[in-house]
Amino acid sequence: MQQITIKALARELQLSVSTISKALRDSHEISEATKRRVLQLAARLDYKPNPYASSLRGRKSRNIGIVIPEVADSFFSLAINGIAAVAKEKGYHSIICLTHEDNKDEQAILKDFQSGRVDGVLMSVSGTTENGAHIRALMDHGVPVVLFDRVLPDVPAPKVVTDDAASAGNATRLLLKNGCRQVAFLGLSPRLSISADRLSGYESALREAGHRPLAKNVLCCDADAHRNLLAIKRLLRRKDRPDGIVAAVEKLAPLVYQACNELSLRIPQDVKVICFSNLEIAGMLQPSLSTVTQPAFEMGAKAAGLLIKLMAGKRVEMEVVVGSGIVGRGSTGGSGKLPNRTFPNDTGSN
Amino acid sequence: MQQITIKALARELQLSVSTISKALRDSHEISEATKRRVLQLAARLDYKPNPYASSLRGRKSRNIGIVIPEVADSFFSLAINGIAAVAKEKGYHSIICLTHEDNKDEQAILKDFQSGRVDGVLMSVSGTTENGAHIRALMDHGVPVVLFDRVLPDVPAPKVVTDDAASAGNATRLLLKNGCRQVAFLGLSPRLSISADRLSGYESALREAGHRPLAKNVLCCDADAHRNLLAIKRLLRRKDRPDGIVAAVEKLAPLVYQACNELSLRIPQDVKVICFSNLEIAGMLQPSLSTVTQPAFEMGAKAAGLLIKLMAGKRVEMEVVVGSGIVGRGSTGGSGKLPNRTFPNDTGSN
DNA sequence: TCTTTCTACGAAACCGGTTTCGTAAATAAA
DNA sequence: TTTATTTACGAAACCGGTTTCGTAGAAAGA
Repeated sequence: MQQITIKALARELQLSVSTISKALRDSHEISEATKRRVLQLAARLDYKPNPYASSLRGRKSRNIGIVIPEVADSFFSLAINGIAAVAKEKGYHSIICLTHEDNKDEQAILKDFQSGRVDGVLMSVSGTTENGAHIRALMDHGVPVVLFDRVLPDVPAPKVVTDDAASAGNATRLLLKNGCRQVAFLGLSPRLSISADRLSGYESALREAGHRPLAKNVLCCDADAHRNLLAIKRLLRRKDRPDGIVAAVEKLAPLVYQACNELSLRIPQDVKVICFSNLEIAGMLQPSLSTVTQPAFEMGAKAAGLLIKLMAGKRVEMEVVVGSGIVGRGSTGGSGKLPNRTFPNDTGSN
Repeated sequence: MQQITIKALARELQLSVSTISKALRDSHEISEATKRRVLQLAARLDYKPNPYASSLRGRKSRNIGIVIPEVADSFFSLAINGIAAVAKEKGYHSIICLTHEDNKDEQAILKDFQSGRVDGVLMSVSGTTENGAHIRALMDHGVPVVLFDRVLPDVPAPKVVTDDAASAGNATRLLLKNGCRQVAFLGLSPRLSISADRLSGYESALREAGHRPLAKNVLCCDADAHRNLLAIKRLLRRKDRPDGIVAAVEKLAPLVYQACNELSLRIPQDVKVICFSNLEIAGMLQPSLSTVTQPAFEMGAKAAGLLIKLMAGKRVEMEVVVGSGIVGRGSTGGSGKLPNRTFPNDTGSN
């Protein structure tokens, strides 16, 4: 239990704690001979400096907070890897906090972060978050924040997003091209940028094709899978039911499949489906799922890079847009089995 | 940037820092009137105590470390939720660290944890870990550890596991029952308990049915998906190729599907497949995937509960076994479309 | 030789809480 | 009324590092 402290090293070597500290930090004030002795003993005793003591004195934690709705989502798990890779390289630890799509949890986490626990925060807001007051409050306390993917318009923080509107438009156009007459849109809270932007891309594509966007074809889902399933089934039981679905978040795809299954609707014959998703196994679903695939790892890495600059006091671009790609597979019908991949339309500014 | 410290509160209220601290911690030494004043001001200024200062003085961090191979795995993401739920309730923060199945990363993380960063560790070891020396080293430094799912025999820490051998045996028997003549087993490193135990369950089931377990039908995979895919294809290209596959970890399922697809082998007609997995969308794969499903959330919660007891200095049971269930679906052929679910054979000792 | 400049180290303050201990004033017991 | 006890608070030590500042002795310059 008794940790090996710097004091123990000092006693052992008959040196002062300040000398040990300086030696460990390779200060020029310490002779090479002494440094060697200190380093050797530290290695032998497997000494690890207490991070809390360092944080306290240095007034920085070398921790970054990652605040996301959940981890069981391939976009977020890939983004985490991107973030962690950059953070680790720069000597930062990542603290992952999950909101479970609950704004109350999100607020509590950001409140906690006012304590100085982290030097900066990367976040993707929850589906129940109405505005960015809690994020601004954190920023007012001097904690830099970078938003990625799910951003909010009223937060003056740098943002890393994909070309949501364009991608949703492309997805919608693919469905229309493949014969859909009535395309529905499944999103989350319209307060979320990804919902709003993807919705507007969907609407533009409809208008462009001479269709009128209809409110009844737009469904706002939430974190309750069961309720979402019921809503989707209600949508698909309508007499004038949609024959195409653009789903804006990954977790909705299985629900659409399940709903179709339970209602004996065939994909893609009766309903064509495309979903924003990074699922590796999209191609092995029944039928294989067409997706809008985001560069999740790169977005995480980019966001982490921005945050690190920000924490160093540098100025950074306020919006980075990276392109997503569409992978057409079985669920959108069309040209057959081969995936017709469109390349990311890279409108990025990095 | 300037955090609100306890000193600021003291100055504002013309009290000493010790009085503020005691008031905030509801000490009996402080009058109700003073407590009220302090609490009010703290609330008004949105004061949050610096966790590092508290940790330093109290010599405990109220953090628990979660060390797992990856997060893009439904077992682990569910387990995290179970852990976090319990931890949060007990006032602990969770620090998630990913090893990416790399023993070097795992060692580095545990080394870091010797610093006092966490009060206890929950872990599921990486696929490249050969032994538990690094875990024992951490424990020798007084940090309690609880292993879950992927455990090692040579670590004297409490373990939370499923009935791996029994479940793998059941999975194998299901394949045999459905007509397989030659069942292969895909695992990770045989050093891992889950690989070894599941393998032995598979072998027992084979012997029980009068088959001889063959080394050529056992494949040890690793973290390299491409290499794994090649190995699986090699297995399935053999003249006497297996007609059944038991896959011991979730990430192998898509690879088996892909290999069959590329080799034009039909599931379940040519090859029947069952996999240890918690994937929600297993039922929507092409064909739907039969699974051995573990109670991931409960395992995480149970492990966290044990760790918390351990950190409180209590003694706990050294091994908790919880049952897994088999969900038979399309990939194992057999009785048709309806999933034939076996209930978890609960041999748990909790 | 005497002064100046390094070199190499130690003492002590500091980060922001927590806790022990001491104490003045108020209250209770003798 | 005197003594004992309780109440309510402040001073200071402490956690384990980091950093500033001071200085003895050696080396270099005058």
